[in-house]
Amino acid sequence: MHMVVPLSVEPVQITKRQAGMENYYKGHGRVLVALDCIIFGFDRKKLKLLLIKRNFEPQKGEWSLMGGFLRPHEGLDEAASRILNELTGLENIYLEQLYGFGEVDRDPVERTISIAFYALINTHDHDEEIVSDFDARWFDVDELPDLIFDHQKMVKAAITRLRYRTSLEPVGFELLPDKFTLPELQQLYEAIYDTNLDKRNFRRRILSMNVLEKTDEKQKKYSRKGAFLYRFDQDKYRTELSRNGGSNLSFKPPKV
Amino acid sequence: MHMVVPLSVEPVQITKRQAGMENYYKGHGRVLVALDCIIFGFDRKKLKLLLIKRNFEPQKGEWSLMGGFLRPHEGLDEAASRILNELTGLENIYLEQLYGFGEVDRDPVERTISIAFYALINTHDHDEEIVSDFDARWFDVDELPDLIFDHQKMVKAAITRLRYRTSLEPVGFELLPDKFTLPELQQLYEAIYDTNLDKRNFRRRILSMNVLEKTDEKQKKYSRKGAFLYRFDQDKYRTELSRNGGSNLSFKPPKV
DNA sequence: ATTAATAAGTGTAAAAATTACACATTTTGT
DNA sequence: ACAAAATGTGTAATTTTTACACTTATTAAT
Repeated sequence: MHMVVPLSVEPVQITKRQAGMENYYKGHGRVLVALDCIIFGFDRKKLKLLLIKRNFEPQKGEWSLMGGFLRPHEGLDEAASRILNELTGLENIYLEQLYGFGEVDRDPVERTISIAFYALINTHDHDEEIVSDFDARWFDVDELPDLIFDHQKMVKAAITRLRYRTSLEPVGFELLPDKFTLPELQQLYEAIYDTNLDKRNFRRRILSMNVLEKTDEKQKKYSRKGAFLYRFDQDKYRTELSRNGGSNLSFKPPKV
Repeated sequence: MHMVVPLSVEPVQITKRQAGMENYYKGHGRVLVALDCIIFGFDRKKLKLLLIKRNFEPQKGEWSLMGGFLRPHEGLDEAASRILNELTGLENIYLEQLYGFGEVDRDPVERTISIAFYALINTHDHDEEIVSDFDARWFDVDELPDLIFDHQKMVKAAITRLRYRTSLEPVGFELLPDKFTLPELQQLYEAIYDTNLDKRNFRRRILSMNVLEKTDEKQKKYSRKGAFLYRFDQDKYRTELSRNGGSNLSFKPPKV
């Protein structure tokens, strides 16, 4: 039914194979490898993306993800965090590899594949500095400008991944300041999943995970009554993880 | 607290930036891009991986994932399915990009990044043909030989991903023949999650997803009584997906 | 023809998780 | 003192998940 090893389709390979393949590495094209970062932030209301105005050709002046090229002596993660650092000045940022984009024509100048990463940054503690030196701007994820190349596709994939990830692991905190209130956390989840959550059910679920530590400080900036500040507690998290293999730690947003 | 755009760290970039970056693409290293396939199969009992004896230097003769290099006029997916086809002769195989591996020293010959893919193939309908021409062999996932480079890491990531994926989407069927029995399906899930499942609960859950069509044929090869054959029904799946956003379709393996 | 062996197939009750839902509290500005 | 605004709390109904044991169909052996 199916062909057994379609030799005829692969003349180049076969030659090498038959020749003993002593130098299989030679004769293969090298390509440019880019890294692009989808940088998420959160401003207490909306999920945001940090974009820059591209300052070189082609498509100079258009909005783009922060990107750069892989250097010979850098690992992929290393390169991505260098690039992120170039834009934001930040270090030790949550950064996860997203996907490799490699359509032949994705970059009009030259064959380039791009490994996309996404980053979660806490804009509260940094706010202005980040944007200072570059022509960069925060956009609401649902009001993005046109982006160059396949960056729109990257963003879409990143949002999907962020939903997955935050539904299975407590990484949302990376988008919040060290101390945050439960209403803030809820708004974050609402922004990520683009839905509304019931206050009481949300609190019960989050608190039952046993990974938050309540402080006795109150955040009074945004309400008269004030809301208690909580902190994500790595140790509690690790304890819970080992207690039950992580199954209690997933946050499934309720059905519509 | 944090540095604002650390210009000093980036002499090369800066020069280009200040020079206007007219030719930003020049002066960046091109690297070899490999593709490696983690090929999953299932033999009614155990989850399997298809490995080949590497037939070129370095580490010729050692076990390896099926891999190859990206060609200038191929997209990543295209290249991965070509490579998969070279080994198995199969087409239209479930193939998903897994992760980009890019440690500087992962390949001793030359800087190479590898985009790993994983494939799910139905070994029942093909069994012998697949292994015929290459020095390839099926291994139990829990009895793998040593692998070259970082292939062990790739396999580990692939298993994790397979668990994720099968817990959220009905892709397990790709590892089974077109028609399969519920005990077979259960054994597959048990193999993937390395756990034991209760027969009654398993059947209830799977059937309640409403994506299986029962045929009136019985599979009698493996039991005296015989078990009814089922088929995965794409249309039913799509119907269910739109009915409830997929939330009923996830298969969460029970806690130990 | 009876019997033993083997895997397929089925139901129910208890426990846990999820959902829906409404009012009281604290504080500030007027 | 009172209006406004956001925080914070409890309970009952429903759904989902879990635990658990016997019957059925068939074949091979006697």
